[in-house]
Amino acid sequence: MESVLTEAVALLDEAGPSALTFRALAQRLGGGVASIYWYVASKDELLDRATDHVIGMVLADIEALPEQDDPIDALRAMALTLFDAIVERPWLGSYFMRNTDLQNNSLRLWEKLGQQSLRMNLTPRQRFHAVSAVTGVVVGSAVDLGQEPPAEVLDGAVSRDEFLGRFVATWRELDPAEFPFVHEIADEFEGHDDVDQFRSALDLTLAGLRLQAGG
Amino acid sequence: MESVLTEAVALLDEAGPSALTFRALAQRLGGGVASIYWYVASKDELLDRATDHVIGMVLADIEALPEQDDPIDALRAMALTLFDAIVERPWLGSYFMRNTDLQNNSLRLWEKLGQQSLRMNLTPRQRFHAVSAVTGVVVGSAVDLGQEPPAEVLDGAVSRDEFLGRFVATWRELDPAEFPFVHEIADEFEGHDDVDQFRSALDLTLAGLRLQAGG
DNA sequence: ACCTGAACACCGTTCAAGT
DNA sequence: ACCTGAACACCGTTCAAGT
Repeated sequence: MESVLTEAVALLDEAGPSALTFRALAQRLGGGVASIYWYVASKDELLDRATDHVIGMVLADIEALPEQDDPIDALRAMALTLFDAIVERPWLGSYFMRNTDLQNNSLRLWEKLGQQSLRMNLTPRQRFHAVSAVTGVVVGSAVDLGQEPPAEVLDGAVSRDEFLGRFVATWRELDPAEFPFVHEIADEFEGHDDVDQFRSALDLTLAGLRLQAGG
Repeated sequence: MESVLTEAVALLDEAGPSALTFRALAQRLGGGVASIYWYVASKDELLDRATDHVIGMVLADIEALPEQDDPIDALRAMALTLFDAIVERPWLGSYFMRNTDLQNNSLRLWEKLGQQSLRMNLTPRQRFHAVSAVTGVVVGSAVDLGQEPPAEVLDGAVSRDEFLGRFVATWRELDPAEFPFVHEIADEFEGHDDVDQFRSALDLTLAGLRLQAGG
């Protein structure tokens, strides 16, 4: 079982979700395709268990984080730890928290976030919504990353900057009167950093949360 | 072409992304599978064009929105309009803004959001991040909806409340000392409203944004 | 310019059978 | 308890050929 999950994660890491097939996995394990069904009832379950397997490591990182006086600072540190893991493994974003029955570590991670909300002056409903908002920011930012980049970028035939540059190039050809915003941020988009973008979105949510909790 | 997209949307609406196959689509159009490739180069392109097709209607709704004095109120109204559309068509969330080259209307919608940021006292980078944050909240909340619910729920054999109730039931069996947050929000989760949840997340982000823009 | 049938190379999943 | 080969019912995509 353990080796099924580690090999599944290895395949996901090496070539993304489309590379994780039962046939490819069976080959790596040196067995037949049907064997995998002894450990796992379906591909969805395989994906959930593989995801939870690595979320277990993220959870350990989060539990190793230094204690924070301020619960909002603690939430920020936890969310950043999670997002860092997703940057390294973009496929995580698509499956995280999909099924808390199978994803025990995801549930525990959610609980850890929630415990910070318990330290704040909020109603139960506000706490529920606050934690949903934080995980929403993570998932929302992660979806961008999860988009499998074209093969040329993975090959290294085309750099990420070049890839972004192509988009910006078509944007710059748009009528500036009709697309003032697109022109305004074209420079920013070129060579933008995903972590920066995430941190900004997170900070906006956390600022709102601090306000709601009364400073 | 037009009918290819409307039938594709119809299939997605009726039974979700897994129901949209070239074979099913060809049958509805009364033709052969290969014909579709005259209009569209791949399934990804079909998905992008189908998505953009309905985003066109959302864009029209957004353009029909009353003018707002406050750009943040305008952002809220636009985001809610978009989210409402995603609630009706959960599959939208997975494909929205995936490829702005093919999704012309998505780009225009992004521009509309961005134009509100131009009315605020922000740097270009802050504007870029603000609009990313808002679409991130939408996408992050939409991913929950996009999860195809089990067939029993779609059939109506099991109500949504019952479905949520099962989750909560397993949660309540967890050790309250180890999972205080899960217990705290169990009641809230039961019968929670997705739109409420989204609106809360959006309001936190917008409150942070208002703070950043200096009131 | 538009459509087709038939094939190709894959998928996830099942099942009777083995050890 | 664990694994297997072989089949089933699908996929997206291609291509030579038709109108």
